[in-house]
Amino acid sequence: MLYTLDHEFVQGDVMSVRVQNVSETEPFRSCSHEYKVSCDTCRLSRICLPLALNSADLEHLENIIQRSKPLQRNELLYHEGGPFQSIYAVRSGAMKAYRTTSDGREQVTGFYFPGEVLGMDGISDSAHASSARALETSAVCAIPFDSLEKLSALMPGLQRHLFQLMSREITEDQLLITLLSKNSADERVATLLLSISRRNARRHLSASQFRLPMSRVDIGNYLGLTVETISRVFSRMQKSGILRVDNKEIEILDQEALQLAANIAA
Amino acid sequence: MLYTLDHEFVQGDVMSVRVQNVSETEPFRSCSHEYKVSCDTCRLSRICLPLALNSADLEHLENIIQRSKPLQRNELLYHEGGPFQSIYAVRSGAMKAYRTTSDGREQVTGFYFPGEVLGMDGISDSAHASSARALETSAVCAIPFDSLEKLSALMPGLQRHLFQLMSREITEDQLLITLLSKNSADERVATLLLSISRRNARRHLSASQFRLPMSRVDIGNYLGLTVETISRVFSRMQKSGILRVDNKEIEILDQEALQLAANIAA
DNA sequence: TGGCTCTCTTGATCTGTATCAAGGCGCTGG
DNA sequence: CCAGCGCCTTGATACAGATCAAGAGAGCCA
Repeated sequence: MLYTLDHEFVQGDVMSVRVQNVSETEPFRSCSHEYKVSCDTCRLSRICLPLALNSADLEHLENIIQRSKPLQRNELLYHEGGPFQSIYAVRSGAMKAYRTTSDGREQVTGFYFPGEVLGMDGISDSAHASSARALETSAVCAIPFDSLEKLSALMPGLQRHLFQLMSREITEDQLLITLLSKNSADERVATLLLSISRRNARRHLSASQFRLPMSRVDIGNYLGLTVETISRVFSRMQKSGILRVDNKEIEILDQEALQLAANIAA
Repeated sequence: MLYTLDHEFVQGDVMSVRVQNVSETEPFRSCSHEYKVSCDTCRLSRICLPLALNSADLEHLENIIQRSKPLQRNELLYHEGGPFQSIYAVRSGAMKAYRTTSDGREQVTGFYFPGEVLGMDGISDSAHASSARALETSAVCAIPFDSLEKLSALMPGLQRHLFQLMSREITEDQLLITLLSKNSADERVATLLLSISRRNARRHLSASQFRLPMSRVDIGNYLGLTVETISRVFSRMQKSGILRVDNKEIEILDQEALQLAANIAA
């Protein structure tokens, strides 16, 4: 295994050779004070906001993006009702978004991994409709929305990309709605694991072996189930040879069986 | 009661005096062929897309909007996987959006009333991620998205409004997620009724008495419950004096109790 | 190194909603 | 006017997952 300061679980896959000069890890070398963002050298640029931009446009975007000191585990990025100023791209680590119900319980509405963008639910009321918290030490890029708005009026590609990003968020929420409404506990858990697996693969990490950044409570909360149920499903899937589960460490032993367990659903 | 061609259930509330010259009803006077849209005279303009526009900008918007012949009950507006070209504003009637799961079941993801916009989930893939169907005879305005995109690059107010519209859709999906994940059958039904009531009020219709445009099956499907459960909840609420239910005709007798029944939740 | 706390697991029991089954109501078309 | 078909209601029963309860690990700090 390569030496790395990256706190993420790094599998021995082919892409690990790149880890050494990857900007995803930078916040932990230099620190604390803000400095210029370089989307250009960020290995996430191919899946993140800059996706559709040429290098001239990219520079404009970089100029408005702010990167600040990493968030510690459990640290709040923004909170429900707080003033909306920016949307955020995850650089490293993992975030959860959640809203608090009137009776004080929490509903996790999404998990966000490096390259993914969160905070767009704050646009409509100029106030965040949910809260976001770091699941582990994480770095994020803040993108001030008013600048982004002005910029996207000038850059058709960026405007389109933003519309698509929001549209994708809607689509994904609808998938979760369907999952909650129609599927069994096993199907829900299987679907989440496959989603994480797919998102890992997109970042050139192992699709079959990873560390869950969130607790069982968070998973249950997200999937509309109790902790106990999550635990039982994991045990059952371990017993049937689909998974190897060691606390937060997950190995998918039988991808096909997992797909089968999920795909009565999505 | 005033004479009206409007097929909607028109209550004897104060605003009914306006019904006579309301464009919401027009599709049923003239017909079939497309003609120029006038957002200007549409009584929905204050809650619909034109919301934030000055009259010069409004004219540009009107020029790209298409209105075609009304949809009959059960007629499809667009379908999952079909090419995405436009988003749609409901002028009259009511629509449902739904997606079909891999095992062929349906998940209703939203109901749309006059003044509300649907179809935005198609932007990300240039293909609709859901289908939309008329719940009753309905008229819609089609807004070609490529024109809308170009226009909104030129009109900051329009761009912002679109972002807000999509953001609101995200927020509402999140509310549904929470509802499905955390609330009992009674809470879900109460919440839906209150939502419909509020949306009626916004259109200056009665908040306490209305006709449900959708079947019990659709309601159950939307709320993640079976028809039988919906029926039982209605019966229970009728027995306890919260509602008067006569098939699709609903009267909210005790607003406060209904709120109480719902608001353990949202 | 021990003790504390937080998270996870497993078992026993309970319950809300699904499922199965039957019948009623109301519209539609002959 | 009646027959037939959707849609809705109501009752009986079954079951998935919640709840309650008790431990077992794992991480953290003194």
